[in-house]
Amino acid sequence: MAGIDRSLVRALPLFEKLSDLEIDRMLARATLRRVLPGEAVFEQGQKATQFFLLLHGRLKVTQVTADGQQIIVRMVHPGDIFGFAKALQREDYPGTPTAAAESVVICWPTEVWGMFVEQNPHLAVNAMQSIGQRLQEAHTRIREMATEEVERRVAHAVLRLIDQAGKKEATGIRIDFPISRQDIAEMTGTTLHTVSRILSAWEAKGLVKGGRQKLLVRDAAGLQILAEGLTS
Amino acid sequence: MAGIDRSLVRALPLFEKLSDLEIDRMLARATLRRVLPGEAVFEQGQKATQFFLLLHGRLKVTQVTADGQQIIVRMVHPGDIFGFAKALQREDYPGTPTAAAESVVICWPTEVWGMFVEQNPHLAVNAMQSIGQRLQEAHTRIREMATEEVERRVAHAVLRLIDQAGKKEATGIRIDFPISRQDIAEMTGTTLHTVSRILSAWEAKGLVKGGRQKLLVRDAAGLQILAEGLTS
DNA sequence: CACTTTCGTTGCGCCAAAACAAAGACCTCG
DNA sequence: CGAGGTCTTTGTTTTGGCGCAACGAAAGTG
Repeated sequence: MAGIDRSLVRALPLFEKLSDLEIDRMLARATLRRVLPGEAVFEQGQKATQFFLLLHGRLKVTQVTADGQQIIVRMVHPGDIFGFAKALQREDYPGTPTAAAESVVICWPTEVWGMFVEQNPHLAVNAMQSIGQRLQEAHTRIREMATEEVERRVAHAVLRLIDQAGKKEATGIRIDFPISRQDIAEMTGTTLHTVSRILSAWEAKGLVKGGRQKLLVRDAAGLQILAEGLTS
Repeated sequence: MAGIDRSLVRALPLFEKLSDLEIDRMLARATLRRVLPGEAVFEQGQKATQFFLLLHGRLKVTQVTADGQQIIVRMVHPGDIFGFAKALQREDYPGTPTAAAESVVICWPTEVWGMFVEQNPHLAVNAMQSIGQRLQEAHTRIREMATEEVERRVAHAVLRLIDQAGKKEATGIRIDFPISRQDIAEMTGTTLHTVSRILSAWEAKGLVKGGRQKLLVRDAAGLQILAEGLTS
């Protein structure tokens, strides 16, 4: 293994306040892995032997319920850590991260985490902030699911997507990876039928432009108004 | 201030692997505060100047949406840290923790957290595990809200309550603090009317015994079956 | 290029649960 | 102990959005 170049990760929040030397020491224990679209990095329920950092690409983390229903727990964006079962006090992975686009991940054995933290408390602080951020997001989603109707939830989900993975184009903002109606449904706790209806209605109003596995937001401000529920 | 006795906190997970000396040093910066039922420790939106540890009692953390709806984000049990905005990368408190029963909390100024962590990485690790646990719970709730119908959600919520705050009695397990139908509704994303109907139905089946601000679970196993959705 | 598979759209009936409404139970406090 | 508040129960009406179903369109496959 030729080693991973420090410049790839230097700027990530996780490595903030770490010295070059310390980063190199971590990277020395890491391996790189390429993940093809549709491929899973690991499977829900497997013993957690590694934790990961997404370098490039996009993953969706799904959970399957006992009765076979699937939901998307979160999206993983470049720079995020995932599969971090250690922090969750778990032995097994709680979900399955599947590549939505071709991705590259860094892998560490779980055992090295304790060692890294002993050597540098900043790492623990940075990781905690990342997890804290996710907790925040989770609470936001809980609040939305508890109080909002489907259309507003979908609006929020789409806004979040263009925020985290939006790419400006001539006619609007495109979601930068393949995403289906089914995916949006699994993110918002509804059915693909309902999502399809909603997106069709939005397209008729000129808010978005749909397509197979594609979504272009023409009028983010308009969506925002819908999300706030000011239309009544 | 006479100082807080170490024995009160020695056994808590947050202080695991810390020496007596280190705990004393932390307690030296802390103050105690008593919170009466109905009183809030702080208010949503306030600048986060302190973080807290619940020593005794029970708190419910609520968030209010822009349009005035309220939801219960989580319950705080003895030994839990809360108001930990630092970890969430926030300046203000995201929710309001209100005492459900008379409570005692330990308060620290937010600034001291960084100092404590520098001195002992274990503290960061312990705190991260606490937050990780909460993230787990949040994901569980999201999955429930997305896939389950109201009755199962309520069953799950009640089971979680007797797990975290259950007290064995002759005829069953009692929830150890005053809790209203409204509270349960706000925990499960429904209305108090629906919760009332569900509990009445359960009472008719002998699963629970209700009362004003009270709930006694007679048959936890029966509830579990409902929660799993095996009845169909 | 036909064949298959996957993904998206749309119409319709139905039901869980919310909204609306009203009355009853229990607690507190002057 | 009576008045007013809070909490709970129960009935009726209304509706959002799910389940079912069928069709259309695009992408992949041999």
